[in-house]
Amino acid sequence: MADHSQPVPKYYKIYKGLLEQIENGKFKPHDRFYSDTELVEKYEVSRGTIREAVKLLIQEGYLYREQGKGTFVTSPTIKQESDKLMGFTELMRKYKKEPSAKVIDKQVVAPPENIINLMDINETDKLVYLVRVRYGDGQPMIIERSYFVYDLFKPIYDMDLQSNSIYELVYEHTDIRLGEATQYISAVKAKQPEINLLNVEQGDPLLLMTRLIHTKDGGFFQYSKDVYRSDRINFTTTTEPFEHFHDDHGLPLELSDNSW
Amino acid sequence: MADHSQPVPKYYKIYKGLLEQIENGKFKPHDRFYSDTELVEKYEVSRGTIREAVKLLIQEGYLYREQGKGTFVTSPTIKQESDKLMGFTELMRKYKKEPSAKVIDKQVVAPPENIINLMDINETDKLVYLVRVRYGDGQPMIIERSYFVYDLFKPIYDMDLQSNSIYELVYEHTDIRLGEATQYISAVKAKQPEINLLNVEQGDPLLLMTRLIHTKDGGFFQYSKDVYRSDRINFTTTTEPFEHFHDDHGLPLELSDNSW
DNA sequence: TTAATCAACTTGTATAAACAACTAGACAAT
DNA sequence: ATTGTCTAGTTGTTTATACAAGTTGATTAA
Repeated sequence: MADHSQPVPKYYKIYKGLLEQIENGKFKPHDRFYSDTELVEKYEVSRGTIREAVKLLIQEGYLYREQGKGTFVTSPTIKQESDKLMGFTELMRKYKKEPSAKVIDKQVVAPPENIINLMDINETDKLVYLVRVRYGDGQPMIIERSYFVYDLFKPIYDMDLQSNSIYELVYEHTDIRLGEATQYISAVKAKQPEINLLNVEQGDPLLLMTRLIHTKDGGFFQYSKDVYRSDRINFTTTTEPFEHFHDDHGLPLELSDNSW
Repeated sequence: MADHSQPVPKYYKIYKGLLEQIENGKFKPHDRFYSDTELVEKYEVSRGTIREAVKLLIQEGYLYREQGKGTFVTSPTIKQESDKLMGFTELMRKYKKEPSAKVIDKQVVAPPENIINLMDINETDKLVYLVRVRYGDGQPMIIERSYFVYDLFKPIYDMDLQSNSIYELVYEHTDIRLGEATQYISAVKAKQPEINLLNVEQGDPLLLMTRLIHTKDGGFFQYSKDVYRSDRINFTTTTEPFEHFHDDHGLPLELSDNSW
């Protein structure tokens, strides 16, 4: 892999510095934050750079601005991970549990019928079929049953998939960059092999998450069916139903029939 | 209410103009988009203004940039509704089923212990307890068990809650504007009263969605536990896992351990 | 042919300056 | 007491300029 290291821009350093202050609890919920001018003087940069840094904090839900009034700190209860489903390691870290994994099955296979359609590949293309159980502090949490596009998975096929995140390996050892993931969540009854692998009772309710993961250039990377112990892991999402970027520039305001 | 109309900024007009071109199918998936310079000349504004407009299109998933290369149009199949869970009416519309609802219970109650903590209200405050079953083409889909803050719900208390969306009613008949919703998804076994109301078998797996809905000013509006027939409704989300604003600035790269 | 270099493009970051829009408080006039 | 006005401070938008960093293709040198 090439160098890839870029100089860290100023606005990003400033963002990190301000973020640390916020996360250390320096501000109470609706406290006044620094004004642009104050930050310009403190960091000795131009206002544009300051606004770039503050914009990041706003996008991540730490701050909000009110014209004429100032910049303020959000209520800390509502924020963070505002749109993405939490990842496994992230989840484990949050609850201070040690993540690990165990490979149950790994082989190169021909694509099953349903996946040919889903992933828009040829019958002659090869896939990697990988089954892993993921643990938090030794307790089984998730069974991952995945199909990867062989050509993309090849470089890491023989690496240590027990202790490493697949995505970490992909990022470090290939040029592949992952893109969007489409996810479906439903509920299923536990049966074999989940009963043994997850150590649950027959018929216990489990969460089934079906995922289709793309590469950044729009191709396919992975199709996966993951079964979660719903007594140990829930999904969390936060959404902002009526608050798109520019609702108040005189446009129709699409929002009325939202009913979740 | 005062005038409140702001002059529409240039970058917003430009954004609208470009968006229209994209949505009209002027570009194929990975087509080259206009360069900053081209747009500067076309619209006769500064580059900063152009970048502001293009940034909006990027944030909404229509475009992506690659340093040194150019700006490109995203694949149209993956985008839109990228982050929010689909609402019931939206869902029904999508599958061309007729949405309806039936009120099972409606009363003014004192706040239960657990909700006092969750919603940060006083013991003396009143809540509205509302239970509804929601149908698609006459088939039961969801049981909604909700607590609303009485003061906010009051204006629509006696209205027709069978055929209308609560949120629609709130939007039309009050000044309340809703804000963020935090949602937890887990799986449960069907028991009474779900068996009767949703017409399922004992022990069938159901999706349980717990929601806490805020008003735009940060107060609380609703706490709700919704049970979904998982054979009829799944949740769908789309996320962009590795594409935070600034992933490649040499930092620890928070993304690595993403493992969904 | 192959490799290295260069030139012309692209996007990314940063500066300095100015004005518009809005808010809150002080003050004066009614 | 209420109203209006002014002022200082805030965020919002826009301009013009400059250079850094990365890509691409053409040209040149080996």
